Amino acid sequence: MKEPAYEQIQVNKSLKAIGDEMRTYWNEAGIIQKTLTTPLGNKPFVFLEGPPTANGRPHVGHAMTRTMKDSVLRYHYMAGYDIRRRTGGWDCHGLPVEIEAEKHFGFKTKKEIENFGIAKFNEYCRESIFRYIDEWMEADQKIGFWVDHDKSYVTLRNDYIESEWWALKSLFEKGLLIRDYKIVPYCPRCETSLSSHEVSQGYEDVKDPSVFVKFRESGTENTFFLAWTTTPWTLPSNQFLAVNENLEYSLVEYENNFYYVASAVAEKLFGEDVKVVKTLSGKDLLNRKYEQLIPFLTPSPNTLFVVSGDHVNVDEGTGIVHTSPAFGAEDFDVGKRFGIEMLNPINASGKFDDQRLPWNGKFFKDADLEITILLKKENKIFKSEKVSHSYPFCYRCGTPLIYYPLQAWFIRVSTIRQKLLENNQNINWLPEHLKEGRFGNFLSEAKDWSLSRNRYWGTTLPIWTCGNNHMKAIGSINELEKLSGKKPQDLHRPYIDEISFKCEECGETMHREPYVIDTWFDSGSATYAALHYPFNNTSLDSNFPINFITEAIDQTRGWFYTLHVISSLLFDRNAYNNALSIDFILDEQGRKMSKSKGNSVFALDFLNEHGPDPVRAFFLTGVPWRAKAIDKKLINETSRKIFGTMANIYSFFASNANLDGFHYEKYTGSDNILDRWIVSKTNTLLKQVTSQMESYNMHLALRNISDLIDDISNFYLRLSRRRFWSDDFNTEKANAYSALGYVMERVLLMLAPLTPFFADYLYLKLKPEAESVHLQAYPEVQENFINTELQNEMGVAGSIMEMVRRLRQENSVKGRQPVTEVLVRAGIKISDEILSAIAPELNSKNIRFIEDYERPVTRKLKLVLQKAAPVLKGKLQKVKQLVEGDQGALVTSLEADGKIEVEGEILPAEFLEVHETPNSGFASASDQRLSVEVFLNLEIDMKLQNEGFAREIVRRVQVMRKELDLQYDQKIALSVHGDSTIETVLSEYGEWIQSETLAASLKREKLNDSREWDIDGDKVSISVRAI
RNA sequence: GGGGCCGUAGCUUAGCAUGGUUUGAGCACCCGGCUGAUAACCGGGAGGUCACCGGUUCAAAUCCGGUCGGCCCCA
Repeated sequence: MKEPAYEQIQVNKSLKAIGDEMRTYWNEAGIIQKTLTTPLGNKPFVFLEGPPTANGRPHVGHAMTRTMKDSVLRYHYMAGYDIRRRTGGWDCHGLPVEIEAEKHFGFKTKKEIENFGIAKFNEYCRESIFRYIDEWMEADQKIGFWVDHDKSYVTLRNDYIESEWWALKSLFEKGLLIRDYKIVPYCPRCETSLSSHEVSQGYEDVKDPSVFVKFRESGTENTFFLAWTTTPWTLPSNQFLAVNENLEYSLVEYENNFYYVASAVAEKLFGEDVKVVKTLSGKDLLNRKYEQLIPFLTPSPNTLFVVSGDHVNVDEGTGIVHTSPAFGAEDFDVGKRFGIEMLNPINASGKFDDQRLPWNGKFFKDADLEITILLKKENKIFKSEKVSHSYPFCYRCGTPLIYYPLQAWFIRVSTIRQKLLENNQNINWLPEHLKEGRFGNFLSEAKDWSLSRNRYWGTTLPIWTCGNNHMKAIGSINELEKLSGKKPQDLHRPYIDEISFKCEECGETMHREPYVIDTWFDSGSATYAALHYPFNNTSLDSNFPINFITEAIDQTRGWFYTLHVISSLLFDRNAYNNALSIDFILDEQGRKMSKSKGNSVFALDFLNEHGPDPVRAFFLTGVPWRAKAIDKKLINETSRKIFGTMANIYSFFASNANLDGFHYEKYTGSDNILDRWIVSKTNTLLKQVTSQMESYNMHLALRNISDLIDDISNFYLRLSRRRFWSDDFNTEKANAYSALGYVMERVLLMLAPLTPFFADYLYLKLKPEAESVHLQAYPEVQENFINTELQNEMGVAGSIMEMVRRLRQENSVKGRQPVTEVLVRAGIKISDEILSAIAPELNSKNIRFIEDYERPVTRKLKLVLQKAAPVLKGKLQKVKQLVEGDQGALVTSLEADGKIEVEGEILPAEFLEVHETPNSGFASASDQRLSVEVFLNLEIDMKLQNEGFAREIVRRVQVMRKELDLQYDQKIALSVHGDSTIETVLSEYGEWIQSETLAASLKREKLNDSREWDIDGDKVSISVRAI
């Protein structure tokens, strides 16, 4: 007995258990460290991790982006790339963190934070951001995300912040970082402004009042400008009405009043029989005065008249826009134009703060109703209703935002739009449409970046100012130390706020502008700040630009955007060359996951339920940039198809190879057509898969591999099985093993980047001497093994097999019943080798290729009555008889001449149809795609019948062997008993039955352990005993 | 209001860029078969107005225009 070389596996071992086993092995054997430190080649490949904040739990979407990142990294490692920046990264600052801290302490206002102490507050923030770091690490371990977490970049480190200071200083000096007084989106609860990309995270559909308000024209009794607004709370601060000079306006008479509105909306507002008194242009309305709508606030000089505004249109409202300069960007511009003093009764907390107002102290939005009621009472409302529209809310705390005038720091991104677009041209986007679509559009409208935040926990804005408004940007710790004489230990607030120095221009003391900056500037700076550039004294070249990044689709406005903007600003080029955007994972009902719905699935739960590889395979199924609902059936099906089949292929290989003492080394070639075919097919596919991996189309690669596995199992192995069963170990058999080993090895290498746990698990069984599949080079395509012609022929052979099976079924001829002959008519000739390979499946004594004329069909003509009848009229019946009774001569002459002559009538081809029927005794089927036609001879004589019967007996014996759980090579004593038919079969095929069933003896008697079988009505007793 | 993506069988989908036989799979269902790796497999059946309308063309799931529906983004 030979030592079994190959470990027998438990075919249905759970993939979760395999995951656990491999994870432990990798950690113990230091495999991960090896891939991180020892590249297989030196082609550079630069990666960059999009940094999450670890103050929340990783969910299933994070698992997906990590799967994509990891597959790309593993592939590039195997393909001989030296991967740079294969590290994690953590985003640490920002509003989200502060809000968690506020909740923890129960703070509601900034004052409470300041009383508590910024130092202590920030200390808590620093701790809280890594609250779930353990869970992140565990999830990364479990999904198999191999990056160097020890070298992760962390945005709160002084190094990181110092690099940002360097960047901000250079922007300041280029005039791209400026202080301005502007209307900004502002969260009154967080008391800070937000950037446009933060705002865009928080739009929600809400119902708001929609009121049409009557502004009385000065000096008239009942003439009004009709304006529309969804923010009644801004009406007390109304200072202008805006019209578009280029629009036409109408004066409408309605219920004894007169109203000015844009002509385009008159019908909509006043009905079809609207009474237009006169029309005039917007220009004519300019400078007309009107009375203050709500009296409490004292009007500023030079206000309350009609002004011009290009932003005015008739899409919504009346064409006359209520303007309060304190609460809208365009309104603000109008105010600026006339240099007026703004009416702003709302304080920094978003509350009315003016004793004269009856609703003083109310939150701005809460005053809507009261103001509407007041206006109604005073008959100043033409119409009021509710309208559903989208309104921005603070993306972290959910408070409605207010557009509010504030001094803030801006990066003038709008000035470099052209550059942003140019640099975008160098990026390969997946999916492609993002380039000119969502991302490109966003770039072409890029807004100035509102960078400063009136908050505490963040990268500090490194700009100092003095009482004379001189400004100084600091670009490094050294520079600050030189100026102030103090070396800062921590670049965060409040420590940095304490450092001051003398103004170089006027000698006054300079203090830092009290802001921190948008946390998106942090993550967007990862390209250089993660390396502590430029202080690290090396050039960026070998680490920049990034070859590949991937994140979820929301990051087109987030990280993808800030990386791109900052890189364009600082380095004048794109930050990354390939960007893969992933759509969200939906819950099982296809709904978006959200905290509020409570339907989020956490990464660890998902991984623990299914195991890592099924989860990864699921993420890699279908295009990643289309939303995908969690589908447990699909997960099971996919993993059964890929891993179940692969495990079985191995198991088959192992059990047979162990019997023969075969050990796979390599494949050098084989005479066998099936071997050559599967090896060719594998290489063809490898070529495709390689290019799909290179182009980040991992989902296509996995589908292809999955198809190949199916071919190996259901075509190659099915047809090759017998070769593995021969008694002696010969070259033929060795070739079969080598081919199968080769194919398995390559499949596992291809699977390795995608489903790393299972791939390595099986790879190490196949190659016990190896350390890990993940330390192997990605296989090279062996062109010399590719034989396209052979692949095509095999395709035809497969089609023939299918058709024969179908014909057998349709004609109730069992697969086990041998038939006399199969005739094939095909466009391409199939080699005899292939024919003999598929012959056992066809189970036919004879397989023959035939020419067109040999086809066993009878062709008959039929008249197309619809066409022929009107022409033939009375002769119809006679002609019909002659045509349809014809034995073939007419068909021949039709094909020769394109017409026939019957009864003196010329019948053109269009009058006739050729019908073919297989000759009696034949059945036919055809595959039009490959243009193959098959004829099955259905005549079965006694001899064939007996042979079929013998096979039936063999089959029964095999079932019994299996039930006895015998070893493959276990010899048996066989006894078969039955009627005279059985007797005949046994005497004719007894020896063959013995060899098929490994029976040392065959007796013709019924024993006490015999089992009764019914074979198509014949009773047979069979006994099987191990010997 | 503007932009993007999507719509193919009950479900998941391939095909669409470059128009060309009868839109191809898988799951589930029914019938039959095969099986000395298989929880697997094979054949068949049923199930499609390729969302709808129109146009281009000899020919449209595919190209063009529009409509409807779903999702997302912007204002």
